[in-house]
Amino acid sequence: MYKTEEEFLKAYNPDDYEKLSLTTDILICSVSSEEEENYRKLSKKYFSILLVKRDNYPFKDKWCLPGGFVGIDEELEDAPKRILAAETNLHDIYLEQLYTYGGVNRDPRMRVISTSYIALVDKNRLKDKLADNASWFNATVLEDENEIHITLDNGKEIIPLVIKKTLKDQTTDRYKYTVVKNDDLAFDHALVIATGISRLKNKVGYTDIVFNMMPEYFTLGELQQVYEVILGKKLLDPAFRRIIANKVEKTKKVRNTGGHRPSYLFKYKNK
Amino acid sequence: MYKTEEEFLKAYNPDDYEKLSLTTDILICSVSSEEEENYRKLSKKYFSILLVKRDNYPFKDKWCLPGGFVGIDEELEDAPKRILAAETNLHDIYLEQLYTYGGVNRDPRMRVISTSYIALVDKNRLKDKLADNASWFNATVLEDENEIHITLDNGKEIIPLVIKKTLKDQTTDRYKYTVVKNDDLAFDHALVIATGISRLKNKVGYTDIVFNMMPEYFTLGELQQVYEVILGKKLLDPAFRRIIANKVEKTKKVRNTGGHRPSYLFKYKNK
DNA sequence: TGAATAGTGTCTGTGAGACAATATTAT
DNA sequence: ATAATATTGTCTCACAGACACTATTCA
Repeated sequence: MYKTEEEFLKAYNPDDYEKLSLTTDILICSVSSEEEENYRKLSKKYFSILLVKRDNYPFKDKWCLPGGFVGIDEELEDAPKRILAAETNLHDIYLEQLYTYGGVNRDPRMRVISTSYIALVDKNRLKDKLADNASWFNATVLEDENEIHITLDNGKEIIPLVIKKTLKDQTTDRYKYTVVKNDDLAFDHALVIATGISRLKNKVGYTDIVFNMMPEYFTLGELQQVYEVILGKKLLDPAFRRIIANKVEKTKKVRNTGGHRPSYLFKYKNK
Repeated sequence: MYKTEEEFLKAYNPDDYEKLSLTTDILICSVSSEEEENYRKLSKKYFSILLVKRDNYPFKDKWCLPGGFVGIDEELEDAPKRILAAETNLHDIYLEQLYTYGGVNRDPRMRVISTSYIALVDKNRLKDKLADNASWFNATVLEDENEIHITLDNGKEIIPLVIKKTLKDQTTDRYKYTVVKNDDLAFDHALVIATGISRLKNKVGYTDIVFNMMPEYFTLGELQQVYEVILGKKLLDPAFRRIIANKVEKTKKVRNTGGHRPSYLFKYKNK
């Protein structure tokens, strides 16, 4: 143990440390609808994330999360905001820091630290066409004690991911994630996706975070569908309505989408 | 919006970005006991954190969190582990990434990004004397709608901190913290402390995280005291015992510390 | 004996899970 | 009429808050 700070500082002199590069990766999440041929049924919903195809080495032709370098004079949070704006043309998007990854060999070119963020978007707001190399992938998540299976599907390509969970810490049920199968994603982005989805799943239970993915007006059925695709399970109607009762405000508008009882539209209620 | 990745990459060429320095700061938390002169009473407990006095510029003679630079060939998580080991001589300490701070002017010398960690220690395990420049400060936290008041006290110095909370995001009750009063702490460490304490307070409710600060054997009264100093409020005995009932295991050992009924010792129960 | 902590019993209210029942629409 | 969704009612069970009560020790 170092008895003085002088000793300590001497041992870990800043000059001993080369500088490194900092990037940011953003897990942009939304909910997609699929057209339904049965006029009675509601359109099916999917949890979806935005990926970009790399056209440069390293990981050429692999998919990755939108991201980029953080400028030397740029606030850390401004980098994901800038990239989000470039990718979606939107500025007021929910953004939350996820985790900072600092593995020595994350990037084959050089030492790169990456601070990842999660962003939630209402897809209806995205009027502009996506860039040619960008694509929304529907994500299906199956999780058990030991593994997380994520299937990403954009209609043309299917990307299967398997992440192994090993108990890292007894007291908080924290897991260490290890990517077991990943042939199509660049860097450690499979890890970021697993971490982000698991954080989102968790936060859905005790916050109003989903409303960041909702349009201004929505039916309770639609809202419930969004909860369901994120949580990956069906919810009981009465219980769901009790939980969200004081988070939403009923309007006089009505949505009538087919051969069933019409539904009132609701708004998120600001306290 | 960039229509091609080529365009995108061109605009954000890595070569445009200077490299920067990465440091790590660790909020080391524990619980301190104060001797009690009344032979009947239990020793009073305090939530406490470890600070180090800087003897170099910048912020010479200010207190700060233990920390240091991350080596170019060092795994990100290894840096806080290394510093913890240097500071405490212990290796198996609970460590969790808190948040990455990247303000442009965090450090007056140069651009430094800092990834902060929180560590929980059982103080009884610290047999070695602390370094001369290090000191445990008892922390008292008062929080209301708008502000967090933290008072740090090591018996010689009292450090008052005031952090303003402004609602950053309606949907998740996320706050932006702004340091309003801080005369004695270096860098943005007041922020790290506020963030860490608030994270800990939160996690205590839904994890077994406190057991990382407990010795192997403890009485339920002691355990309850630790919960109470972290949460900053008294708990009701029967309710507390119900909550922790299946987390602990009763042993045959007994602690007899004074003019009152002796108490059984318990252990943390691994599932 | 009294002050202090250890430990248990139990009532009450809240809230989630589960299931049942009613309402309304387009074809 | 029927299939589908919308919406509400209500029973039960688990559990946290609150308070009361008993047990045990040392000076």
